Amino acid sequence: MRATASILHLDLDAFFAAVEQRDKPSLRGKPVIVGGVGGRGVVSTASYEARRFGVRSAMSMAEARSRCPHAAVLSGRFDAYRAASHVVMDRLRELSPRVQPLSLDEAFVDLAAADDFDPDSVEETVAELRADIERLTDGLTCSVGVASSKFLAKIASELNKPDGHFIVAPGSEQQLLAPMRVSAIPGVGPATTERLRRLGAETVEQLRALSLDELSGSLGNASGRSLYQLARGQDDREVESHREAKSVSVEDTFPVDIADRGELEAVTDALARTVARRLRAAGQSGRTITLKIRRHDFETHTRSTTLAAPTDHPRTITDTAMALLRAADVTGGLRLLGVGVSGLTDWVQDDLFTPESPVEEDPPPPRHSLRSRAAASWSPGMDVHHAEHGDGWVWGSGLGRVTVRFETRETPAGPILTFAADDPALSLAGPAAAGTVET
DNA sequence: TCTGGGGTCCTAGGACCC
DNA sequence: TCTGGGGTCCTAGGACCC
Repeated sequence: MRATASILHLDLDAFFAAVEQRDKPSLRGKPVIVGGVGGRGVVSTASYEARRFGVRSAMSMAEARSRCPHAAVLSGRFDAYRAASHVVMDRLRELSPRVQPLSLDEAFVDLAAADDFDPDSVEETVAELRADIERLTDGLTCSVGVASSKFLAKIASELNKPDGHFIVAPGSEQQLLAPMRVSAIPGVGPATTERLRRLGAETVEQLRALSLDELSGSLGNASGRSLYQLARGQDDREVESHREAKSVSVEDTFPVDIADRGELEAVTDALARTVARRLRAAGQSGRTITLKIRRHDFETHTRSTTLAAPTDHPRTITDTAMALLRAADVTGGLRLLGVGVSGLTDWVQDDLFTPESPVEEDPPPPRHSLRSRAAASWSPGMDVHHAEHGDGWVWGSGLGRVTVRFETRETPAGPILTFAADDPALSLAGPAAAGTVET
């Protein structure tokens, strides 16, 4: 904990939904839900209009739709989110070289790491930052907290959300925290909240009455100690601008459970190749291969094996994952399969040392051209272009047809037209059109 | 209303070594 | 023949976050 409020936390408001409303004029001011649109989808982000109906992140889409039947439900455009995030992170790096992104929409900044940091001008710095972000991103708003530690900065950014900020005056931390519910502390979820309730602590003030031993006994050493300190506003964690990834994984929940081993093997193979591709793209390799399965009844298991040396070879990862799958019980069918690699190093095994398994050309990856599968891949929210009508987005599709709303960020709300799903005049637009979409 | 996908960190038990 | 303690690595699962 520092003597000055010099750690900043920024959170973009309802980020994915806000980008959609920015780019789709007819959705501004309306409930928008971004997430999985299939039968087993969940909500990723809900606009504030949708939140008023009780729609929340991580809620099943079925429930979200029933709570807010008139919401626009979109599957998400991650290229657009990445682009907006990039603009924001770049602006944060103008504040200080020490920026730690936590996700596309969240970051810490160590203001004191800047040469010209002036603790007396934090208020102006934050006001300029928020105005700049809104301008640079064409209208996205954010919430900002500044405090003497990461923990308090994050708490503070919640206090005037959305589109607000809160600066915690040094010395006022304890008073600020005391009345808060324990669940306001990042890392305290439902399970911990329940354990603390049994110990008699529902607020931070009550949490402070518990001894270190009581907390460690109930929550384990690490969590107990951490919570004991956070309750007292103590947090020495640094803003880390260079964090190395520790694992890479891919998983897929199927529209319907799969019981057939042949099908499961095909999925495992595809997942393993995707992981290998990502690993290689990141210039990394790993020693531990993990297969994740989720049964029809949601029971979830992982099985892993650790190799003698790190690998990024598709063959090795596939073979290992496949062996794990063969040893797994799949009776009753699986709803999810996943493949992950951990124990990463940026050291990549030199091919000279493995002459017995020469690097094959990457087998044709399971990527599919969106155009060639157009009829199956028009998902709600996608950017499209029509030769005659111009730019728009997919409003809905099915039964061999696709409905498009013709409007963009710069136009007023536009008309809706329906086409055959394989209409040659219709094509993908935006960054996604250049490549393939991760499935 | 029926539970995504990508991660991180922690714990506990067993194997193994000294 | 019985019994040590410490350290490291591996595996599996759980809680949590966005």
